[in-house]
This record gives sequence, structure tokens and C-alpha cells, in this order.
Amino acid sequence: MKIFSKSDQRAIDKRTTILNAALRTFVKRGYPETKVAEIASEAGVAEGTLYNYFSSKEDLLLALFDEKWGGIIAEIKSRISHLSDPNRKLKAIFSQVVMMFRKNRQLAELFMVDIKQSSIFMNNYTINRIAEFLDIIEGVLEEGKSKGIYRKDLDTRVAKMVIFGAAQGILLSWVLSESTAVKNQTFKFSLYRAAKTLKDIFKSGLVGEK
Amino acid sequence: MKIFSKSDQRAIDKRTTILNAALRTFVKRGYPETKVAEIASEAGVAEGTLYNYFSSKEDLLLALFDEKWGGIIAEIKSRISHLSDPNRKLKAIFSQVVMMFRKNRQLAELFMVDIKQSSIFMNNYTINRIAEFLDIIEGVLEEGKSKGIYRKDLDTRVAKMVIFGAAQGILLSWVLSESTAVKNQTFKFSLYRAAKTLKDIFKSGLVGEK
Amino acid sequence: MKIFSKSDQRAIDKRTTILNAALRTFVKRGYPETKVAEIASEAGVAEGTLYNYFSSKEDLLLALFDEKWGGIIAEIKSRISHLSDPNRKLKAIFSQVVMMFRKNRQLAELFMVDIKQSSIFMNNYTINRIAEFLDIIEGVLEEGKSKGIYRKDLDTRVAKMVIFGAAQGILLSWVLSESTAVKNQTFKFSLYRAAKTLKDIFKSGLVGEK
Amino acid sequence: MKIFSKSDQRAIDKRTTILNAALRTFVKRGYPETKVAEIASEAGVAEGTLYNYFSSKEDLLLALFDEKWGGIIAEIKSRISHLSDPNRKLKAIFSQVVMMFRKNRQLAELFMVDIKQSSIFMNNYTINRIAEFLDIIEGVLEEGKSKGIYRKDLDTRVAKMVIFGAAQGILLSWVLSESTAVKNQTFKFSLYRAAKTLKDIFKSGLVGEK
DNA sequence: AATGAATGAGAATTCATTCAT
DNA sequence: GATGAATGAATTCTCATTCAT
Repeated sequence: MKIFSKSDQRAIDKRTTILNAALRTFVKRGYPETKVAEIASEAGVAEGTLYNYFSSKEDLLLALFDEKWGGIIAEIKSRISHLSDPNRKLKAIFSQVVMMFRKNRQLAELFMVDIKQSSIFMNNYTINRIAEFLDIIEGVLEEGKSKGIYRKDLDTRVAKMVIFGAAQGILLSWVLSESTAVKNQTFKFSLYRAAKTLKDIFKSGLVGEK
Repeated sequence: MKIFSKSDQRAIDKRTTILNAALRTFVKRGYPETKVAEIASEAGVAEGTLYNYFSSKEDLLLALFDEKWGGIIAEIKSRISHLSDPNRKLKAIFSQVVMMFRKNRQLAELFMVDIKQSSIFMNNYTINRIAEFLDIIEGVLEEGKSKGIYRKDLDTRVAKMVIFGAAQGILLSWVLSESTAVKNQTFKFSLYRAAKTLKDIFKSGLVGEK
Repeated sequence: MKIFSKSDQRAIDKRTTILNAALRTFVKRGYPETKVAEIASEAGVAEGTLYNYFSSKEDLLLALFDEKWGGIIAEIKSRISHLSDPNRKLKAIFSQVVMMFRKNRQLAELFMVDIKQSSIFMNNYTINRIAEFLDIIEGVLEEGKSKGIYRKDLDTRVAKMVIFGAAQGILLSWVLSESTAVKNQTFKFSLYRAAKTLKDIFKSGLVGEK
Repeated sequence: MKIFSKSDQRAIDKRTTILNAALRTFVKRGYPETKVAEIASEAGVAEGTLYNYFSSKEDLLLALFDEKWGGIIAEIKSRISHLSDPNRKLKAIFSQVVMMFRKNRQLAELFMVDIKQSSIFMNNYTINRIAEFLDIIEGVLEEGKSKGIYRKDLDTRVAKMVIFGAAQGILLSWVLSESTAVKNQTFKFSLYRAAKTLKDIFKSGLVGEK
């Protein structure tokens, strides 16, 4: 069953090659410092070729965000669809994010640091993409409220931001923990330990289980 | 007791004038889109003059961060020094941050959105300044642990990031809540209500008190 | 008697197809704004194919000029060969040009406006082609002088340029008369009326006959 | 009586310097082939400086056209205001143009050849500037008609284009007469002789005086 | 100290042409 | 002959910073 013709395949390969080269280079230099020439060179194509697949340097960042983020969202939706307990759903959401980012650390750096260096960060499009993720969380929280698992007075619209922010904080810690700036600190950051702490806090607060 | 000579005073005034002009302009346009000429014009001085007080455009952002952030830190330290209960200290920290940002919304936008658009974000210096704030939180958490108020197994190095991230999430919500992209949503964001939600979650988790 | 083989014929058709597509596109966008890709698309062939028939984009313009202009010259020569009166010859020359351009307004625009936007305008080749036309006029003028119809002191080398320029002025008027810039003017340009004015002026000057 | 301050004067000098350098370079290479870097170098300033005085390369051409053309128009208007005979006025107009271009041959080349290579040629602005000149001619022709000097049936709207085109033809001849393409021709073009021919033709047509 | 004109390095993007298939 | 993906040279304009006045 051949889905793609040879030339389609070639195009797809090249597109992916360029996208991956862009990811590596954006991460290595940061978005603004990355020169188009460098991406092309990294991908082993001419600069012009790059513009056969993407309309601009920023489009490259947007495409990267779109594809990778879309993949995460899809995976999360698929995972939590099998679960009924809101607590398990939240846990699944977080593990999925953590796993995803562990598998591709560059992605975490790109999303946490570089995506904000571009004007696309404030685009409606990007905001809506992030909102998708927030909406999943809010849905779970609402479900938990209606099932009597979460407190009745929980403001889910705020809570989702708290959770999102907290997760961001964790990821930022992780990213920074290996940056040169904090490398010399003795503290060894463990993403799994951090996720556990996060879960504990949201489960029962800072105060002990008692 | 004269501390500053007249010319010193004039210099300080001009420095402050420029700094405030920079703040307004950075907030209005975003850091990368802000032209030095615009800051100078906004401050009513020549471009060259600006360089008598700051070594570069980035230095301006750094100075802004430094002074404003430093003020917040100092204020927080002063406030919590009178308190003994870690919970109250945490609350004081948050209210202080919220009040500070409420008073100067531009500052919130700058720190939440623009500060990351500059490479100074990853500077050791900036990280250390943020670390100062994180250390205050960690100190309170550690104090709470030793006093038996917080759970023994709380990973304070992670928890401080969670708290910081959560606070960032709240502030980002607030900033975005009035962006054009989400303006049409009916949800009216209240910083106070959000702060309460944050406190509740950290106090006892998502699950209800009882 | 077969002059062209089937494949020759096909080739000629394609050449003509491309040439006509180029004419339409040059006229629509102007020479510099016309992209080779657009001509190819308009002609329904691949970009590469175009280079099997023409060596460059400029060559396309040159060929267009050559063929169309050559056709006009040939037609003119044929028409005036039957006439003996220089005045009638001049008139025939003008009517022929006017008719030619009326039939293909795009051609007029291309020759009046776009041909000058290419460096080929100053090519020896192009100049010589224009010179061909000028020489026909000069020939008629000389004939008129020797027949005693035109004044003895007429500088035919100058006069031919005057006539050529005047005709250009008329054509330019006509082209511009429908440009947006002058469309709102009430003046409705008539190419025939203009030709008559031209003839009258050259026949007896600005001053009235009597 | 000091009209300009020192810095104004400096700015004006530099503006003029750049404008003249642009004129020389446009003429030498043609507009499209002229690189901004070359103009800057020719003017002895940095490239950036050029953009302190003109907003773009095209603006430079426009300014050149504007100032030089405006000067010609103003001079012509001044000259013919003292005359009452339409024939003398027409003659004055032509001599003025010829003198102007003789004094600055580069200008003639620029206006006849290069100005059309830019899209500004079809700008409303440029067309209106040219229309100014045409209107002067039309005014004289109308005056001649009402004074009974020119034929009653003269279509002045067409005639002005004929005259303008004829003048253009003359100037083009002159410009081309020294181009490499026709340099080897024995014909030595005389602008004065050409102007006389032009006048004769318009005065009494191609046919002799009597 | 203040000025602001001058600087010039720096980079994204276009598009005619080529050539492997 | 036809294709169209790949090429990469080539160029304008920006703007933080400098420095002569």
C-alpha cells in the first residue's frame, strides 16, 4: 500500500529534514540568533530550498510549534479518553507532557524559552493552541467538581492557569538546571521527582497528608 | 544634610526620566520593536544623551528589571520579617507581588512577556536575581517544614518552582485577559479572586478542605 | 509538400503558446514584475520547458519585439510599395501603425512602456530594429524632397525623429488615457481623431491651411 | 542675512551631494543597475547616511525628477509670462528645454531613458508633473486659437501630445546619437539644428513655406 | 553634559536558471 | 522533450552606537 509517490516522499523527507535542522539550530542558538543560512547548512540544502517549504523563518518556528504541540495534544486526548477518574486524568496529562519533553529535551527548551522570543507567541493562533491545552485541563477540573471530587468553590478558569503555570515552572527549572548559569549548583534536578511534588501539592496542598 | 549635589540631582532626574520613558516604550512596543530613538524622544532627550546614562539598549532593560525587581524583593523581605507563620509569609509574598503588579501593570507585562524576548533572560545576573526571589520562598517552605507545618517529604527546591510557576501562570492570565485575542471572552479576570484560588490550592490542594 | 515534421509543428505551436503567454503576462504585470514561473503557468508548461525555446527571460521579450515589430515593418513596406505619393505613404505608415496597435492594444503598451524597462532597449539589435522603421520614414521624406513636394531645407534625419516621437506621443496618450491616473478626466481619447490631428500638423503646421 | 543655520547648511549640502552622486550613478549605470552602495560611495558617505535624507532608492530618483523638472517648469513659466505671441512662447518653451538639457546632458538621459525604468513613471505624481508641462503647451495652443493664429479646428489636447512626443523624439535622437550603438554612424546630431527643424515643421508642416 | 548626524555591519528573501529524472 | 525541485548569488534597508561639535 503505497500512500506517497516517490516525489511526495522526497518532499516530505526534505520538509522534515529542514524542520529538524531548524529545531536543532533554534535550540543551539536561540531563535533570533539563528541565521537562515545556518539552518540551510545544517539541513544540507540551499537557502532557497528552505523557502520552497516554508514561507519565512518565523513560519518555520510556527510549523515546529504546530506539529510538535499538536502531537502532544492529540496524544494527551487519546490517553485520558480511557480514564474516568479526574485525578488519574490530571496525572496522565502531566506524565504525558513530562515524557514528551524528556524524549525531546530540545523541544522543551524551544517551547519554554524560544517560542516567546518571537512575535508569534502573542498570535491568536498560538494562544488558541495553548488554550486547547488549557481547555483539556479545565474540562478535567470541571468533571472533578461535578463528581464531587474537587471542591465546589474551585475557580476552574483560574486553576487551569495555576496548573499550567506550575507545570511551566517545573519545566523551566529543568531546562535551567542544565544551563551553564546554574550548572555548578549541586542540586540535581529530577523531572520525575518534580512531577511527584507537583502532584502532591495539587492533591493536598503544601500541608501534609495527615 | 545634602546627599546629592544639584548636578547630581539633575543627573538622577534624567536617569529616572529615561528609565521611565524606556518602561513606557518597552511596554507599548515590546523590547525588540522599541527603537532607541523612540525612547529618547519619549524622554525628551537626544539619543546620545541616553548613552551617558546607560551603556546599551539592553542595559536599559536590565536596569529596569534590576531596580523594579530589587524594590519588590526588598519590600517582600521587609514585610515577612515581621511575620512568624510560614503560611502568612507565603500569603504576604503573594499579596505583595500582586499589589506591586496591580499598581504598575506595565511592569507585569514587561516582566512576564518582554523580559524573555531579550537574551538577558538567560544571563547569570538575571537568573540570580530571580533566584533571590525563589530563595525567599524556599526559606519559608523550609521554615514551614522544620516547624512541622508543611509535610516532611516536601521537596522545597521543586516546590518553590511550582509556586513561582503558578504565580507566573496567574500573572500571564491576567496580562492576556485583556489582550485583543481573548478580550471577547466573557470571562472577566480578577487578580484577587485568582490569588485566593492560588492560596487555596497550595493550602489544601484541589480537593476540598474537609 | 511538408515543410514541418509533426514534432517540428508541435514545437512551433509550443513556442507560439509561450510567446503569447509571455505577451499577456508582460502586459499585465510589466516586464520586471513578471516572473518566469507565471509565464510558464500561463502557457501551461513547466518552467524548464520555457528554456528549451528561449534562452532567457529577456530573450522572450526580445523575440516578442522581434516578431511583432518585424510583422509591422513587413506590412508597412508592402503597403507603401504600391503608392507613389509621399504624403499618401506617410499616411499609410501611420494608419498601419494605428491599426496594428488598435488591433492589439497590449502590444502598444508593451512597446511604449515596457520595452524601455529592459536593458534590451539600448541593445544594438533593438536600436537597429527601430532604425529600420525610421529609415522607411526617412526614405519617404527624401523621396518627397526630390519630388519637390517637401521643402528643400528639410533635415530628414531630424524630421524622422520628430515624426517618430510625435507618433510615440500619440500612442502614449492613448495608453495613458485609460490608466487609472487619468481615467476620471472627461477627455475621451480617440486614436483616429488623434491621427488626423497628427496628419494635419505635419501637412501644414499648426497654422491653418489658409 | 543668514537664512540657514550652520547645521541646516550642512544638511542641505549633503542632500545635494547625494542627489548629484545619484544623478551621476543613475546615468552611468542605469537606475536598476545602480546599487545603493555605489551612490553612497560616489557621494562619499555611508549607506546609512543616504537613508537620513531619502527614504529609498526610488525616492532618490523621484526627488531628482521633482527638483530638476520643477526647476525647468518654473523657468519656463517665468520666461513665457513676458511674451504675448503664442509662436514665440512655443519657441521659448522649446529653447528652454533644449538649453536646460544641453547644460546637463545627464539629466536628459535620465529623463528620457531611466525614469521609465522605474515604476514611479506611472505614478499619479509623476504623471501629474508631466501634465503640468503639457498644460503649459495646451494653454499656449488655446491662446493661439483664440487669437486666430492657429487653426480653429486644432485639437489642442492631441496637439500638445504631438508636440511633447516630437520633442521627446528629438531628445532621444540626441541621447542616442552618442550612445555606443550609433556612435560609429557618421551623422553628427546638432540639437540646435534639430530644434529649428522642429519649429519649421510645426510652423508650416512638412510642406514648404509657400 | 548634550546633541543628533553619521555610521556600516548584518540578514532575510527573491527568482532566473539549471539539471537530474 | 518535459519537468519542477533545487540552487545561491545578489541587494536593500535598519538601527544601535559613536563622536565631532
